[in-house]
Amino acid sequence: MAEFTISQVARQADLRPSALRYYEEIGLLSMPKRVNGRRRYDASVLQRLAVIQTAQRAGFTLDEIRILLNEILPSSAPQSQWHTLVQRKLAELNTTLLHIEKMKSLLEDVMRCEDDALADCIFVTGQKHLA
Amino acid sequence: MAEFTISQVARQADLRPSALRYYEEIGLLSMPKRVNGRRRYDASVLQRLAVIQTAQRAGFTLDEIRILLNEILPSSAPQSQWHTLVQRKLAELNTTLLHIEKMKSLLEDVMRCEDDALADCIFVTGQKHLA
DNA sequence: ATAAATGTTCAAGTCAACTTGAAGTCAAGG
DNA sequence: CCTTGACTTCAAGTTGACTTGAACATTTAT
Repeated sequence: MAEFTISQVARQADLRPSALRYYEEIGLLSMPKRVNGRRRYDASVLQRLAVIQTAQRAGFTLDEIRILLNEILPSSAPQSQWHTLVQRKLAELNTTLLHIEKMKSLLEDVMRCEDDALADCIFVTGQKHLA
Repeated sequence: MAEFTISQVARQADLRPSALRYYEEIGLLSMPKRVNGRRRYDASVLQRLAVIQTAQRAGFTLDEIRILLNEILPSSAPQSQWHTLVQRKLAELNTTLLHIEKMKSLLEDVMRCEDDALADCIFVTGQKHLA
């Protein structure tokens, strides 16, 4: 039912129109229909953009997202193909999680340092996180 | 005691020599001493590089890392300055954690889809993760 | 002693993910 | 009618994080 112009979609997804054109250009969004040469989107694009943004913030490149969305949904590959791909990305996400946790505890420890003994405290904290 | 050439450090940190020169150029590493014009590092640089890499994998830019390392260690700022900075980054890390968890559960759900009902399953999964 | 390996600087190139600018189209409002 | 504003394409520019290449010096292995 509801259809949107490029700037309406951009506003709802918190992107610039140029980003949407770019996504289309690299095959991340399919070409929407045109009305007088102008792009006209239907609501489903917002869902796709939401997935794209979550994936992106989780550290996926647009290329990876494109492959996942285009490989999985049309299921062109023979089952195991995308299965392997997703497994690999899950493993990467877990590695990233570890790095983030490590960095978090490092920063949390640094926060506990008193201002006067800062240099020493930092040093100890650094050592601790290397071990 | 132990001193290393640029390529020895690079190898131990799993970086290229050019990356070390670049880090020096942007002020992320301080200039090491030179022997016959060649950089000679001592072991402490490995610790610093380890922190840099963890931070980087946790989503920090080199600029942010430089500020943290140069703002905190010499403690040039008046206490609260870096305190605020670190707090802000901790908040960002938590946000990123949420995105990663979200993406993980999305991918895990997709993995559970049967190959035959794939399209339907993806659709349902997508809906679920939007709500 | 000479050739290969490693080092140096400096400028320019690369890739991702967009943005910006130029030049043009088109419907709507004053 | 004609200007404003939102749209179009296409090419070129931007930022981050490096890498690569040229031109040259020094060090190490044969």
